[in-house]
Amino acid sequence: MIDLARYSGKEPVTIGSIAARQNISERYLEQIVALLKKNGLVKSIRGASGGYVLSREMKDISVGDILRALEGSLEPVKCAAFDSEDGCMASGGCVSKYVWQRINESIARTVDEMDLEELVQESERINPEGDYTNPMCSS
Amino acid sequence: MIDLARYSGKEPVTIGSIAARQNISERYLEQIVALLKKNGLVKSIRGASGGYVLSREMKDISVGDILRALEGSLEPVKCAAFDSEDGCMASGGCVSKYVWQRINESIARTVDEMDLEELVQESERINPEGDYTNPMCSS
DNA sequence: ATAAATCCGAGTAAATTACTAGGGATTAAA
DNA sequence: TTTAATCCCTAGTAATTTACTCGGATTTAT
Repeated sequence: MIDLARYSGKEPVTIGSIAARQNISERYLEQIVALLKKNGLVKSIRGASGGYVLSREMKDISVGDILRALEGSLEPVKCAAFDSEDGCMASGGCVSKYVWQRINESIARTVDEMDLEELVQESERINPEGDYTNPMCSS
Repeated sequence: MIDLARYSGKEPVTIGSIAARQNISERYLEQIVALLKKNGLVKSIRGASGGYVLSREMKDISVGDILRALEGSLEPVKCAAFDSEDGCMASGGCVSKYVWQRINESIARTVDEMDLEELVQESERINPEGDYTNPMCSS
């Protein structure tokens, strides 16, 4: 999404060019972008000289939107003690649910208050070229 | 830990009794309790009529303490783009690190401000018996 | 027409998780 | 001295998830 935001200024960006810059296989990237599209974060233009563009402005796409599109629900656990055969196996009552709900809420709050614009700015600061580098975790 | 807190009033609690109440195998519970002990959350009393007790008061044991003891570091990702052979594979700079750090911080804050006393109260409210039940996620 | 693209669905190798299980050694109350 | 308990360390395993690979169908600018 950062690559797309940085490179889809006038022309749509192709899977091939992102793959080359980011050192990811085209085939895999295809699947990732499909999820982003299905969730309305990018628009596609088919046929020759087609590609992808963001479907909204950078600042209107939250990190939460992106993560939920790619990872599904962000809840690390849906129902902690659930077994498909026996139903809820809760022992201490659903206390684990109580814990997980709080964790989920705090993750959601965090990722929803970060937006793509912020990531692009951070990326431009750290890596002005925007392509694949191997800085050995310098930052 | 909730079971231990609720039952280790006067006598130490044995693996066997927790296992029975919570419907967990003794062998597996042994491994879990070993981690809790290694991390200083419980004390053991060896020999016949021995068992385990909390090593601190309930309110001085945070959920974060427990989760870190059992799960290791709570960071869902250590270094997002790290490959043992090639080192850091970061493309957009370490922007993912920037995101993960914020998520990690918010998880840590959440679990560190919940304590065992709170969980015990919640558990007593939901499940006064404190043993294994199957309420089909009523709560 | 052809080439450059997106689209779609199946398959797979490696890692992780949540356990089970073995085979004891040590400690201490009764 | 018996017995009930913790300790300890290892190994295995079935199910799930994850991060990918692959073959081929469809669309469209030139």
